[in-house]
Amino acid sequence: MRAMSRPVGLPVLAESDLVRQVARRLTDAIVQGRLPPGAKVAEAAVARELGISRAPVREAARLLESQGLLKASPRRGFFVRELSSQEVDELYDLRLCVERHAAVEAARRLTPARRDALRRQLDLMHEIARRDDPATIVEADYQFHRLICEAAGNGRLLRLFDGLASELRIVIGLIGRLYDDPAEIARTHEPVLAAIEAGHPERIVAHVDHHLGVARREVVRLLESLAPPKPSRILPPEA
Amino acid sequence: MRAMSRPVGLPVLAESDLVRQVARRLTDAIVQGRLPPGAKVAEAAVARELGISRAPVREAARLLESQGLLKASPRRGFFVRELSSQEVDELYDLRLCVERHAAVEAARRLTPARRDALRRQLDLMHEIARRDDPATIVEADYQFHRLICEAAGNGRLLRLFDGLASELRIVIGLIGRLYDDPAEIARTHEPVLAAIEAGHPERIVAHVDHHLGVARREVVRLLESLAPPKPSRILPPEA
DNA sequence: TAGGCGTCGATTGTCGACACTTTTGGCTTG
DNA sequence: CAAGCCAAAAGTGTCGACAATCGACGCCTA
Repeated sequence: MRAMSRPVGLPVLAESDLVRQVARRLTDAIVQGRLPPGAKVAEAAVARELGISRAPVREAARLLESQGLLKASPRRGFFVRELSSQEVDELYDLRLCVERHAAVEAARRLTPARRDALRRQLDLMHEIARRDDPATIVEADYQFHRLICEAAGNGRLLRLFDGLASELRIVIGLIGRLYDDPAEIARTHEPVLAAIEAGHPERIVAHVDHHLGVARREVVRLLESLAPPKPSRILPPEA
Repeated sequence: MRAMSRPVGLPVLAESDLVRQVARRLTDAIVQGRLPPGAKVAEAAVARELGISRAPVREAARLLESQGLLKASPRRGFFVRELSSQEVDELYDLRLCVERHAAVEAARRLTPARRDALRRQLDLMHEIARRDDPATIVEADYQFHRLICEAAGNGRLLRLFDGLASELRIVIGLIGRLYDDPAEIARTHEPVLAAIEAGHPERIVAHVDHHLGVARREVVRLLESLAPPKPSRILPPEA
């Protein structure tokens, strides 16, 4: 144990894996939109808030940096990555590439258990849509896509998907509500699952392409309608 | 400037970007095989050798960790990632997925300049093969594939390719000489370039698949013929 | 009043120190 | 002679400190 200042009443992280815990907290804060794009992540502030020293915070920031969530600006500190609509477009391009592959592989190796898991997740999405819960539909959507990647049976691919999804969640969190209609979101996943169950590679690719293409256009459109008037923030919110 | 112990006659890195410089050196050492898979990367030793303190070394190690080059084992330190033949297979699977996409996109946006660059790189490979220079053929091979990804015009895809290539180079460096015949390597790239120039998506995918499929089988085979006799180093890093 | 310069505070980059864990090596014991 | 145990050594995880640098603010000058 260590003798620390302990400002008062903050969680105080458990020993010996501080770096990973800090990384997780920062990641959460970013994907939940509490740390918006462009926000400065001041080491000292984070360290103080968590009741630890700056060293683990810096190391965690490095992790997040190479995951693309933070950007290091020498001598100025770390900032939450700002994604231009072009970069988001590129990310969707990669997602398309990865998920096509994942879906085809998932179909090839589809087990009853996997198929049921996908079915259940999709039913859950319909349920959420009925309850009109725009906050959780994003998470459920993510989980569905993740299940497909899991079913592809390539651990490295899953990690890659997680990385891409994290980056995209920077902007998703910013947008808040996704697209317009939760029910619509759930519906558009049906053909994808159907194609995977049917197992025709061409149909799978076609449906994944269509589904992600729609999402991509929506997100990019929303993003552009949200951001462009400000060509440059004078000071990125958060001093 | 700072007053340091300065053990003696080592390069002494320039200020203020130590982390990135250390990361680069470690990366080089790993892909060049000087730090073989499983090797321990002792912070203190690295720091001493470079004439700096442990903090930047740790941060650099974190970077490399999330790039998949190092693996952190709590309380035991960082180790060069050991790739099982299955993991290598998964990596090739992803490469296939990414490079297919890259090649098709590259063909769509092919400019004369890009095409010439690819042509020149391939000629260079033939030249290297003639001189029978097995050390540089690997680098040239890598550059050719990288040029294709560059031509795809997606910066994020290029970063991803670099990441995958880095990880694979852990084992490539281990194998030393790649496959058998440099001339053969150069030759097998010809149909890929031809397909990209022709611009038929199906043919592109077919040739990329074939080319990478061959490489993948070769590497996995070599790796398995190299590694399996040793079921475990005394301590298989992983507690 | 607008623009440039110097100063001050805040923050980063790096270091050395210290406590605790893991590993190593030797010594005892069956 | 092998196995097990204890002590010393090495190495990691984290901290607090300090110098260098950056940004903001206010003052001086035109």
